[in-house]
Amino acid sequence: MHNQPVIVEPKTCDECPIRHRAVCAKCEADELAMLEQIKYYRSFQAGQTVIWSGDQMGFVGSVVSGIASLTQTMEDGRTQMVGLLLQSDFVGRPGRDSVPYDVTATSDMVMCCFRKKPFEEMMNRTPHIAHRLLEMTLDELDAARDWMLVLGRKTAREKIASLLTIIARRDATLNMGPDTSVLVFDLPLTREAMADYLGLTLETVSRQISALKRDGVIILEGKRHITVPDFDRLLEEAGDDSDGGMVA
Amino acid sequence: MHNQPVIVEPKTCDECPIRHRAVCAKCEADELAMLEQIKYYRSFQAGQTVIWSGDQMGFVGSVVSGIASLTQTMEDGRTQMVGLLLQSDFVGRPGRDSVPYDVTATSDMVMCCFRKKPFEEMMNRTPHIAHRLLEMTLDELDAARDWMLVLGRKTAREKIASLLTIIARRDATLNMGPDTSVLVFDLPLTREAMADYLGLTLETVSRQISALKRDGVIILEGKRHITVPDFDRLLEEAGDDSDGGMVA
DNA sequence: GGTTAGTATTGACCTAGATCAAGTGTGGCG
DNA sequence: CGCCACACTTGATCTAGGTCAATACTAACC
Repeated sequence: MHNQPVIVEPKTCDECPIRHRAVCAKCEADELAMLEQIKYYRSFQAGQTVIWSGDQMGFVGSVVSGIASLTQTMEDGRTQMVGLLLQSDFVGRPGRDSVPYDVTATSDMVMCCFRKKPFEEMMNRTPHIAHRLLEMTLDELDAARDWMLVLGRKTAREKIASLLTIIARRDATLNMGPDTSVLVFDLPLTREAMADYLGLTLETVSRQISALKRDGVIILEGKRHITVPDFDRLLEEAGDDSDGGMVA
Repeated sequence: MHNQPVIVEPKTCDECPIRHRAVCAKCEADELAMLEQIKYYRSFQAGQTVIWSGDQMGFVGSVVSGIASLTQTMEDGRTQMVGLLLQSDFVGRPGRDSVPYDVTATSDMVMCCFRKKPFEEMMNRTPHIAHRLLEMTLDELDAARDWMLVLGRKTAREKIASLLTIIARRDATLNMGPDTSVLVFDLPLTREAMADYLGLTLETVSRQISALKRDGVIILEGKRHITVPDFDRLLEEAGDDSDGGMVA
């Protein structure tokens, strides 16, 4: 299905693309040097599982590039994605040794991993790390709560628009068209993954994407390439309250 | 609607019912003494708003007794409860000065508040507080994610059962019947509040509660008093995967 | 080139839960 | 006491989104 992915692992923290956004963001040079001692990279192909729910997790880490997802599955097979981990997001839980969700690479992905024990020890010594982790966790909690509104109260069309909004915002800075309000990006998720995130079926996802296309809210080339001619229009379709929902 | 609530505010931290579960759980005597300097109690009646979304919040604090809820509302009035704050849960966000959700007292409630500035300063000096807060935030994040599964994939009946499960578990230790598997408790939420939490209408909530009653899963006396004759049966109805979902 | 497998679209139908609309029960209060 | 407000229940109907099924499109791979 795939040729070997072209995966770029940064050599040192200095040239790391997430140096100033990940858990290590607030670290001084000396702290960074210590982290560098215990870090290593791991690459995953799209579809590969990072860890299964309930498994022991001997490391924690950050998403350097690509996308990972957290999912929960009921015995009868219903599944719900409960987190979308993008560049610089943190994976794992210091102080707990098993994960409560399946962690899967949704696209080709590179992680910067730290062995858990040494990382936990460092966390106790250096408040910079703990502080940054608290900050990030609070942000994720807000994002999770915002998503609860999407899942509980929005229509299928609004759900799709909300998801597009999030993805568009993520690489807004990267892929601006000539007009600054025009966004272009590739969907990093299959229709099924979108359905799992949105609490819908993949058929409904497909139908609503077609509808948004028909109504000119998005322009679809192929199955994944999307152009948003008017971002405000998309926001409107998402039913977002003025403040936009998404935090930081 | 109410006579003045009988609200008990603890005098000192020593006799505080949440001394060993709240943010202050890990504090030593001296740290506790410092906290005691900056703390004060506030009482709220059922239905009262603690703060509105977007407002400045000059304090943070813990729920000592009663229940508070976090809700989000869209312009057209659709609302979703995104958090249920029970005894010992933390309210507010060190490092950010406005709240992103409406905070409301769902039942009569007492909070132990700390002025935000001094609290933040203490947090920087005493790792015990920061550490405990991280721990609690991670737990809340897990709970929020578990709730995403409920909102996204469960049927109305399963949703109701899931909510009852959470409430029942909370005071499981307190209100055990003679048989240890028999639980008795009062619903601390109106049908409407339940609907807002579950992403349903209040009519559906009412119907499903009647159905669970008819099927003998619960026994209802009055509108709020519930007996669960067989907790495992309730868990089954909630469609919970074996591990139960709810963390700690 | 044809086969297979994964991904996506579209149509026809059905159902869980929403919506609309009466009720009932209870407690506070003039 | 009767009135009103509020929380709740129950019924009749409607509909958004699920389910089932057929049909593309694409990319390996033989």
